Amino acid sequence: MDNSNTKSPSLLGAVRSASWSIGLTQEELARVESTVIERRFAPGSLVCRKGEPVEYWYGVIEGLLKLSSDAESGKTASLTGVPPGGWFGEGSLLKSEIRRYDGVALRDSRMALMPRQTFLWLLDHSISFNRYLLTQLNERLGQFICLLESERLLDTDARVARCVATLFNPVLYPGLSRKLAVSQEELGYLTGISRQRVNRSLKILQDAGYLSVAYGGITILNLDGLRKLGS
DNA sequence: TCATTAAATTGTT
DNA sequence: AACAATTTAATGA
Repeated sequence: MDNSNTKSPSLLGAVRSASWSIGLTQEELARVESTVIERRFAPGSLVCRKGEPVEYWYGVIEGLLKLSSDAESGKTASLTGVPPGGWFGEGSLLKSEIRRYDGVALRDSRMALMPRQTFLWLLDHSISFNRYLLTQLNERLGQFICLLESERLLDTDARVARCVATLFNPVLYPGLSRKLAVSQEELGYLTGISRQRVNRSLKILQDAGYLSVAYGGITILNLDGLRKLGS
């Protein structure tokens, strides 16, 4: 039905199809391809840890991540989910500071890791890469502003809507079809809402025509509508 | 290809 | 959190 027929993308395939690599020269692309590595992560394991030095720029080849920040009080704030095709960590790399959030694999995930050195080299050599980063940073900023609002002001259904809408962000996660294989339990982890409540919200959103729920995944029918629920 | 079984996910309380 | 119902995936004839 969904992308189960899709063969597992290779590391280099993921790099070449990434939107930031399209404008690179052969030389630049070659440098990226010779330094990027792949790593697997089991469900629940930490891809990157808050407080540690930032050594890589991360891309999701396959799987699903949650970026979250655990306060010392024990409260955990989920920042965003990252589906396949998403790259993150550029903010911390640019500022050369320690990482400010955890990256947790919600299921078996394959990650592409671009060394910091390569990332900075691209920054110095490729105009199109810089342009990509601008749009990426801008888009993410908009997401976080919406996130702040939704955490405080919106009801649970709208928070679920926002979470789903961010997963389908065409700028940050291009090439994603309107279908995404994400279980209701995983959405619960992403939103910090119980699976039961997510189930209820999804049904409401489905009845309202924004999306359709199916076994093991959802299909977006009205992305703009979902966004507006959160604004 | 089809039937059976196990595992994952959903729907409900 | 627990439970039943449903869907998928795996297995073997």
